[in-house]
Amino acid sequence: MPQSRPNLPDAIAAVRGFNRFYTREVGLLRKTFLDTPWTLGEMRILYEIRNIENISASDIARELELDAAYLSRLLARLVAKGIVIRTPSATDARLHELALSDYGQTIVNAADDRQAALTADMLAPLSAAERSQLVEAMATIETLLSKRRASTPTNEAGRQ
Amino acid sequence: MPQSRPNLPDAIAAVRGFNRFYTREVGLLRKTFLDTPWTLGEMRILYEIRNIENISASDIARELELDAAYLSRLLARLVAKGIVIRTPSATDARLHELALSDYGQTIVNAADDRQAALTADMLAPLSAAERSQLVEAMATIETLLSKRRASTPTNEAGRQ
DNA sequence: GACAGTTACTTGACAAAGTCAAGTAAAAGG
DNA sequence: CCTTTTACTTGACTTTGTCAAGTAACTGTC
Repeated sequence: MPQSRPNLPDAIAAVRGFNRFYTREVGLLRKTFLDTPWTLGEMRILYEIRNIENISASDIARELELDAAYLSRLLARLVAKGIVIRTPSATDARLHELALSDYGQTIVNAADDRQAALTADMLAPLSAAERSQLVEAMATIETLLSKRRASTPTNEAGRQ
Repeated sequence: MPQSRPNLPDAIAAVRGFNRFYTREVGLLRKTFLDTPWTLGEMRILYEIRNIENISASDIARELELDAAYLSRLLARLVAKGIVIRTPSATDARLHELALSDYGQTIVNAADDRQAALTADMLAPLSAAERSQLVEAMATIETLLSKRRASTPTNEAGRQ
């Protein structure tokens, strides 16, 4: 059982330890993509397109912090493969609205299913009570760390 | 407050949501390296060398799942820059023992300090009680998810 | 309604990161 | 011994990501 009131240095060490732990966890999930012909980069774009209707390339670039040039080529490839459909915007001739083709939908759905299955594997050995504990702990972390965002606009200036 | 007994699908969704959330969090920490001349890959190697005395290149390759060719070149660069010291093993002429030079130590220490500072920033807006809650939640997650490893040897076969 | 500035994208030229195959030299296991 | 494995290196390559420059369209603003 954890001690009750860690001092700051101990808390920092604990958080960093957790970061390492969880990075490995998530790393395992990322390997989902390893047995498909699609890269993580492509999938992130596909998810973005699925989630936001008529998203534009520049929206994606902003959201995923991708270079516009790189993204342009990635999208061209996805369009060429028939995964993404690009239609000129009716209201702004500079931009194109992006959407998933049916094929694209099935790809994203399949990836989704694989991720969900892996996550289910991860939860399988836990009892219902433990599962609930896990979910609650995650919610706690999310709440506490989101608090920061709200209160301090820290370190957004980290790049020059 | 979270509901008390999420069913499996809800738990899966919650875990995946947390994964997304935490990936972004850790992503911010990774930007630590953005204002230094060292890449994440190099730093991971440096940490590995610091943590395990007289580690060999093949140990690192195994541990970090790096290609031997790639690692060989990375190490050559780190040696050339005077960050890593490579000495032929006394007991096995095939391998070289790796260690950090003083310069290498200062680099890793500086990276460490920056990471700790960023983590401190992240904890700053929390009260002592909240910090303790956070650390406890992290410990809970680690315990529950480690349970899996112990009990099921799942999905290690994911690559062909 | 012209024209300065910005935005959306594309293209070319590169650099960095990572992979694959083949080779050398040493060690390990018969 | 001598076959196999291990540790590493080198060369050739692909993938991934970046930078700079350019075109076309939109957005002020005077």
